[in-house]
Amino acid sequence: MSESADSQKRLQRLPQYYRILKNFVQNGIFRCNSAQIAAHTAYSAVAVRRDLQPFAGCAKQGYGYHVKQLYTALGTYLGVRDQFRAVLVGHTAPLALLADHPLFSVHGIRLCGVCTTDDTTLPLPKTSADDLAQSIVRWDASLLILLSPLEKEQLKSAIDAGIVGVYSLCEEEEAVLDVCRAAAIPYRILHPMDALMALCCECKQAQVEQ
Amino acid sequence: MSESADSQKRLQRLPQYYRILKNFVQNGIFRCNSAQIAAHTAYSAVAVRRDLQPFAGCAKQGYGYHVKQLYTALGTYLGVRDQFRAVLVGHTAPLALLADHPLFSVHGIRLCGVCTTDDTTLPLPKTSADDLAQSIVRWDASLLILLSPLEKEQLKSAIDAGIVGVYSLCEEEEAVLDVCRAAAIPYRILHPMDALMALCCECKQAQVEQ
DNA sequence: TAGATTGTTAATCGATTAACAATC
DNA sequence: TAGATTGTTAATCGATTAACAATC
Repeated sequence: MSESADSQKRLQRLPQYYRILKNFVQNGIFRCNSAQIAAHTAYSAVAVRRDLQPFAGCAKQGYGYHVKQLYTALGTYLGVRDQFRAVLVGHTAPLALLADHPLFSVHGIRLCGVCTTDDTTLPLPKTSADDLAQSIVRWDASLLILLSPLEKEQLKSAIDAGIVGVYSLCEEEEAVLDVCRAAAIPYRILHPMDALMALCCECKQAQVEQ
Repeated sequence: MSESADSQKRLQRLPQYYRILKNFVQNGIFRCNSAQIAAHTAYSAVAVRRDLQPFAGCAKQGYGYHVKQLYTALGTYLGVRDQFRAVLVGHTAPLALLADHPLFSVHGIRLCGVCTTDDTTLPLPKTSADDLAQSIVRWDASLLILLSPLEKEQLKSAIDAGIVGVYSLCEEEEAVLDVCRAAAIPYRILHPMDALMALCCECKQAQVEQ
């Protein structure tokens, strides 16, 4: 279980294994092999074994993985018991949806406030973009979850105020890229709708080929 | 602008260029170079040039790209004028949110129905999982957007009924993987929350290192 | 002609796969 | 001992980068 230099791609696969193992635990399965895990993913059994190498303590040759041990070890490694405190930035409707996501009750993130101009009925303290940095200090927040973009300066102040990681679902990514890189803090920028457009393009090509 | 075998990674970057060019068009910028595009992304100018190679007709050496031409060509290639008809599957609240996303009014996807057990006020025809296949035929739908999982059999019937591409935000991915691979239709499975967990893990590691 | 920029080729890098060794 | 399975190394593959050629 000793730490190894996780490449970002590998790290991205670990939460998926974690979810699969959680299902195994819930279904009373206490033992599994790499092929059984791989069956729930787009990866091969060899890839799973290599990814889980840092958790070799939970595996035995000729036997497979000890589900519960591995689940616990993965959870610890991923920090699901660390309760990172996060501020949501954006409009109320998407925020409410995200706030209801099981992740926030189960997987180690605690929402501590929202930053929005809307009226909100969310049971969370509220702030504005101008007061964001102060609120981050007051709430002791360490994560920023962006559904609406922030200006570079606002982002810089947020990081100065204690933000250590940024997660963004905004289309505009330049500010996050520039500021987070300069500050050398981890970030993730997702474009779910771009993936949908790429899918359409592939569907179109598939139709033409026929 | 001749078609080239787009790798999936490359294809995934095109919608992003498309959005950036849309901004250029809206801001009255009619000319740009690869470095200016790259500045809004996590990629290099060389990567941008190579990705845009199939659209060489919109570029001139020593000059750069003709923004409007490139925007139009990319849009055509991506199929934004093809108006794919899509069915949303899942619970009302997330569906309503997704249905409001600008993508569905602007970027070439037309929602034609929802599949949910909830009461819904969405101004769209409604069906149940059992009647999904029939509804797909009736609505002439070609895309499935999953916010809740379907059973393998339901998915198979949906594809038989005319679905040519599947987009999933569900945690369970085995059914989509198995059925879409077997049917050889394009699909995308996204796990936005896994990315958030991976981010937390990275933040944790960064803190330990200090 | 000089400067700017795309286009292209070769080199590098990293990730995945395949084969098999080690071990329970 | 035999079978199952992880662990590991070498080979392959693909994507990215760097250098520079071509051209406007």
